[in-house]
Amino acid sequence: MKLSTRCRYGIHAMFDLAQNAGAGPQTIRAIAERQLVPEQYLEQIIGVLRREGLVKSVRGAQGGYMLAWEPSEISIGQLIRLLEGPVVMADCIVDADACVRSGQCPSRLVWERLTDCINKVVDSVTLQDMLADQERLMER
Amino acid sequence: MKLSTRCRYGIHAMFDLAQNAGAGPQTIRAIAERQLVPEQYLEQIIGVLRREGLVKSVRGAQGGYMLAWEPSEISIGQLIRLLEGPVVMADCIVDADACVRSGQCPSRLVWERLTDCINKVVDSVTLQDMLADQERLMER
DNA sequence: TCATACCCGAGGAAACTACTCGGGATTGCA
DNA sequence: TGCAATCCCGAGTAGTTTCCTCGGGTATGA
Repeated sequence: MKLSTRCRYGIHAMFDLAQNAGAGPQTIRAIAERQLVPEQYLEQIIGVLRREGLVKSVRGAQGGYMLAWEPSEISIGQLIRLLEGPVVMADCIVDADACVRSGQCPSRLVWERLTDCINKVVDSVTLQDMLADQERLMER
Repeated sequence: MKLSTRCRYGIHAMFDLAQNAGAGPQTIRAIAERQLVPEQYLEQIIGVLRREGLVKSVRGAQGGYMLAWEPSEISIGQLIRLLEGPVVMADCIVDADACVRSGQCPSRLVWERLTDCINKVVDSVTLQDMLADQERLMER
């Protein structure tokens, strides 16, 4: 029940882009250094986010990456689902055929409740919220 | 973000024991057949639960396993933590040294909220609750 | 034109998962 | 007393996933 580092790296990178929104395109190298993430691995991760339309890239010299949306429009839930796969406790939640019992399995109810709860939390937090949290932390 | 089959098998086995509480010790073979779980794998899983004191075993012929507590005293959260490891989204939640930033990392707040939410849900459901759910499902 | 970036597929070591195997230790019962 | 039924346990293993690295291609600003 832990997030993969791949997913955490991705979220850190997106937070970094949110912090530097408006400061022009950010290079992989710069993000990697600030966020302490292996450069080439980050390249791979951010590639996923680009293909899904969450970040824009500028190729060539002076190129780099930027958020494709406002920080308030990007939720942690979106990022987790992209980088970690669907947030689901057991296959039977999405695919009724995955379990022979499906209809009459009592643990299914638990998984459903849990899945709902997790999705509600992660979808309610945006990059904007994290920026605000960050400011509050810095004040002290 | 999916539970391992190991964990699901363990929960199914415990639910099986709850259903058969009072019917004498249940053999690995019987549980495995009812719950559609590989026998030798289940043996391994139930061994963990025994060492942690959640099930009692009776050795020798006519032996088997029984719950060590009432179904109402065993929560899904306990089982998940035993079989899946601590329910924690990032190491920094349990171990401050795991992350250099720790104090000033904004994603930490998200992980904390999420961890709390998940634990609250899984700790609020006991085997007894699952038995009740099961009965309601059977009525239809 | 060239240095600076993004872009991309392949590969690989390490860890983890989901098992199986073989054999030992206990115990009820004929 | 012996034997079959059970639990008990460590080791092994095939397959998958994770977390990376490598090497080279492509676009672009100066």
